[in-house]
Parts: sequence; C-alpha cells; structure tokens
Amino acid sequence: MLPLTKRQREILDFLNEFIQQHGYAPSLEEIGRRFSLSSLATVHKHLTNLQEKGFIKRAWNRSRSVELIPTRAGGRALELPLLGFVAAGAPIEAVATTEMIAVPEDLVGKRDSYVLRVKGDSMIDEQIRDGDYVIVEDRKTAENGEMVIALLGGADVTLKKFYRENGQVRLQPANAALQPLVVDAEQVQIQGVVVGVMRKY
Amino acid sequence: MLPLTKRQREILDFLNEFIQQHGYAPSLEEIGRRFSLSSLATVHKHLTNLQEKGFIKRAWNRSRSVELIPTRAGGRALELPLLGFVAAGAPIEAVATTEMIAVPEDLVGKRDSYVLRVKGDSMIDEQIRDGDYVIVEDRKTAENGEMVIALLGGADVTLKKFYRENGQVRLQPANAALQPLVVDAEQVQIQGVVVGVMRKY
DNA sequence: TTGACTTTCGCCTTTCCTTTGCGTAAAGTG
DNA sequence: CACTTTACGCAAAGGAAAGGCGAAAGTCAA
Repeated sequence: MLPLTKRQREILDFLNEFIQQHGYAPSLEEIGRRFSLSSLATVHKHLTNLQEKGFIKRAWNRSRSVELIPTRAGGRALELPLLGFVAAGAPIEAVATTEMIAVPEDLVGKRDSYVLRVKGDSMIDEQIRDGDYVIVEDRKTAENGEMVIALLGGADVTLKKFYRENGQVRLQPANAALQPLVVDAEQVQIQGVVVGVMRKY
Repeated sequence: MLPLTKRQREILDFLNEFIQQHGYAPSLEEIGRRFSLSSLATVHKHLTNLQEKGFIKRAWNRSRSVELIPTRAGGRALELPLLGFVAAGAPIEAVATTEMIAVPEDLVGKRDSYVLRVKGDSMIDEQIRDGDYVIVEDRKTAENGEMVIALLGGADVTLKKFYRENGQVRLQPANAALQPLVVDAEQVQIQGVVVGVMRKY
C-alpha cells in the first residue's frame, strides 16, 4: 500500500479511533475541529488522498460514510461468541445479540470455546480484573487448580478455582476478602475451563 | 456492512438494549418516545434505513417484529511482531527470528503496534504476570498513569507506569516490593504504551 | 369490530459533502 | 535555475442526504 504523509497518518489514526469509539464515522467538520482546520475543503482533500492511496472507502455525498479498509488482515484467529458477563456468585447474563469476538488461535483450546466478560474483582489475586475477557474451553471436568466456570445446584454460575478434596469440591475465589465454597461433588457441574485472558486498556 | 450515521447508531443501540431487557422489540411509538420524536413516520424511516444498511430485519406490518442481525464486524485479527521479552530493569531481549503473533483487532489501538512478553512480576499489582503478552502501541509520548515501555539513558528498557511531576518523570513499578524511579525528563525516552494484555494458561 | 401497530404521503429543516478559486511551501526535474 | 508536482491550508456557495412533522390509510390479532 502506498506510503502516507505524517498528516495523513494522523488523520487515519483519528478516523480509526473515532469509529472504534462511536460506532460511526466523524463528519468532515468533526475531523476539521480535531485538527484545528477551519476549511472543510482541506479535510475533504485529505480524505480524497487517503482514498486514492487505498486506506479508506467513501460513498458519494453520504453522511459519515467513511470506512476503513483493513490492512492486510492476515490472522490465524477464530471468531468466538461473546456470551455475556460472569461474576463470582451471579449467574451469567446472556447477551441477546450473539456478539462475536476475535481471539488468536493460540489462546484457544482444542474444543469448542466461548468468551465471557468478567464482572467484579473476585479473581484479582489471579491477575484477572473487572472487564477482562476470559476464553473458556467447553469441558465437563477439570484438574486441581484450574479456573472453572461452575454451575451450582442448577442456579448460580461462578468463576472460581477448582480443587477436589476427598469426595468434596472446593471452589476458591482468588480474592482474600472472599470465602471458599466447599460442597459435595454432585452439586457442582463444570461448564468450562478458563484457558486464556484478554484485556483492553 | 454499510456505515451508520450518528442517529442511526443511537437507535440501533436502543433496539439492542430494549430487546435484551424485554425479550421483544419496541413498538414505533416506544422508540419515538425514547428519542422525543413526535412523528412515527420519522421512526419508521429510521428503521427502514437500518434495514437497508443490513443491521435489522423486519416482518412486514407485524408488531414489534424488529430483529437484530448479528454484526460480524469488528472481528479481524492482525499479525503483529513479537519482538522479545521485557522486564523491569532489563533491556529488551530481541528475538532473532521475527516471530509474529495474532492479536484481535479491537485490542490494537492504532497501527504500528508490536508485542512483548513480560518477564518477572514487576507489574503484578496491575494484574500483569510473568509470561503475559503485552500489546504495545508505538508512541513517543504518554499520559499520566499509562503503562509505558521506557528507554533510560540509551541503555535500560523497562515496563513501568508513567507519571510526569514538575519537570521530572516518575517511573512506577506496580509491585509494592519495588522502588519508583525518578529522573529528569531528558533521560527517559518513551518507546510505546501498553494498550492490551493477553495470557495463555 | 376494535384497539394496537405499522405504512405511506407531502412538505419542511438541518446536517453534511462537494466544488470552485486562491494561496504557500517543499521536493523533484529538465 | 526556472518549471512542475504534491501536500497543506483558507473561504464560501450549492446541493444532496438525513432527520423531522402531521395526517390519513392500511393490517393484524383477539
């Protein structure tokens, strides 16, 4: 792809950021304001240049119709469903629209996997914070010390560390302020095991 | 999928939220009330536009028949170079073979980003642990509180939190056992800012 | 049939994009 | 060195979509 000037790069980055943030493209006036340009013609010219160099696409005379053209997206990545939120003690809040999220292949286990968003700081001592995405491998069993999505007595769904102890099961939050939960093995059903984490700042 | 305008995005977001909350779509009148629109014709036109752009589906003349079409967008992955390891206090160990690693696009802020692997627990209080991958945006400046890759006097490269304090710069490890480093602004050169984290179990 | 909704028809206002014309500066070229 | 090209910038005008209104007509399920 053709090389960009400094100014063009700045504007392209702004477009990227704006679209990511708002879900729609900025108007020429908004772009101009961001860069203290008082003439729309200047902005228009920039967009035309970006288009000629193949970085963006525009529909003629359509409001906010700028689209970024993905740059050589050569990614071994899978699209996994983002099923909702999970918190310690609260059930999964399923998201109505089956949203999808891209996850690098090497972060995904072998079987069917999905993604949940963590709510709360119950796993803070395992370096998982509020808002993180956890990649969950769909499994019915777990090894000691693995982090699991557990279903308790058909009701609560929680994210905890898993330990088997003489016939019973201990579900351990990774937060010193929270108590472990010890129950009979029959009462707990494992829904999946956490195999990866992603965080966005 | 075609780009949305600001208004269209607002309405689409509302539809999403409403359906998730109630389990069924809002009526035109309910949408209109939410946006203080006194004419249903306006609402109707919005829905028609959203439909033409491929974001919703409607059965003809059927009450509350709006359905969201799952947005497959936002789900690519980029291949970023994995440049090596970074630790607090030690320089980057460049990996000879330019290894690449797939990263979801939404974890990458702008272009020109790369990935480093964290060595040691110097950022443990920021929920970054030994072995984590950090996605770094190539930038020369940073805001207070951002996590940066900093070059000290042309020698050491470290991962720290960045604070500007009356002419000086404080580089703060996120580990209670480690001391902050306060130096003149000229001695520190920012190489990039951490915008995302990935972890594999 | 009736009540709750959705469609359609004109017509107006606001927002946004495009174009035309002019300038400056830097970089490349005969 | 003069000459051209390209990037960057300003101002204002014209026009196309997008956003909006009210009223009337059409559908559907109960």
